[in-house]
Amino acid sequence: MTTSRAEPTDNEIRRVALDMFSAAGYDGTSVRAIAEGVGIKASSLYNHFSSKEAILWDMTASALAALYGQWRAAEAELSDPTPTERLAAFIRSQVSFHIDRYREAVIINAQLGRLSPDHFDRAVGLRKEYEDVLTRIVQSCVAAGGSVPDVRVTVFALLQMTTAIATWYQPDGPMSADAIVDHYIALALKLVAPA
Amino acid sequence: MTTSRAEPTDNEIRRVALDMFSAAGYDGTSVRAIAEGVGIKASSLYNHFSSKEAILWDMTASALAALYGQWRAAEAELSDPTPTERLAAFIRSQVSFHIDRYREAVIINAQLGRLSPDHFDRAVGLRKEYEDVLTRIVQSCVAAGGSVPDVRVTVFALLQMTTAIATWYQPDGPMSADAIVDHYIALALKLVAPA
DNA sequence: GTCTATATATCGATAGAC
DNA sequence: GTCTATCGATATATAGAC
Repeated sequence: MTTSRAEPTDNEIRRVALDMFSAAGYDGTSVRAIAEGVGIKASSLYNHFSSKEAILWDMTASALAALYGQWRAAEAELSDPTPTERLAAFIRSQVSFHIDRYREAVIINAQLGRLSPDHFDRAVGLRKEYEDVLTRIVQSCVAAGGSVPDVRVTVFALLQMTTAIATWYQPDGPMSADAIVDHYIALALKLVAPA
Repeated sequence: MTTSRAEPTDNEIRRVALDMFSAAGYDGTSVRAIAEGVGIKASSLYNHFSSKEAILWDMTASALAALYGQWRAAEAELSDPTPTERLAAFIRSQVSFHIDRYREAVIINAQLGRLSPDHFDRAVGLRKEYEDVLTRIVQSCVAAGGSVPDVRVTVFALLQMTTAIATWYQPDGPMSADAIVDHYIALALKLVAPA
């Protein structure tokens, strides 16, 4: 094909690389394997991305943007929420993302170290902003009468217990996505409950 | 050196490989790099381990044994504990391990996929046994009046939020190990508190 | 934008002298 | 148990024809 639209191949590379990076890891996936999955030769892949790391950075940046964007969209739909309602909405968004887009979640949480130093710093910065959002929510829950042993540790615990969902979730598993979301919201609310 | 004791070099290889595997990942660490860290040539390393994977399996098996053994030792010191005391003791052991031996914890939690299929299965089996211990403890907490949204999800959450400590803990960080342990025990007890 | 061919480097692992 | 030398495979990436 020598059509005028290059995007289809670009997106196919993204799709295949996401599957492989999330399943076998960045180091465990070769450029040749990605190309074979797309149906082209490895050399042709460099017409779409300048390097293997460029593919990883592309999907990392878009995944982080999607994670953050999903929360902002959910937040926009809240009308005068209480702190705990806000926490529940955040956990719902966070857990839903790690279920619906678990491949991208794996990239965000396990493959950042393979980015170039510059891209790594930017990714960590974006993730830090997201973490700060939850920190402020937990602080507001405490201000409203909630109790936590330590805000920082609680934020870490909330993020990590939900982040890890992406590593065990399987679409054909025994628990529905909605049930998982509800369970984690309940856990989060217990964590910040008054003493 | 051509001494009669081979063990010192064996242990040096284990030590160096543990540092490198936990920092750069199994795929990101070459046999040559390990050998250089030890102070020998790569070929000499094969006098101590039959393959690179054999090194990973050696440290994985010993780390899992240490994790489980630490809990059994802690359990042996409990005298007629209540379910929540038992949970607190488990979390204390789990968190302490992930702080004191965070390099081994990283191996257990992030590098299992690089083991041979046979070794992978055995490692997952051992980790499952450990998970079952916590499952029974949480069940006993529920039987004693505690409340959780779902036992399985709660067990996952408890393990994952503590497991992740190994990925951010730094010995020279702002929080003492004892403080971290106490915070996570408090979180765990809140998670299983009566409704 | 695709291909073949290749450059260059590194990988895990082995052979055999000492 | 150490070394030098090397095998054979594979890695990312590039050159240039079409």
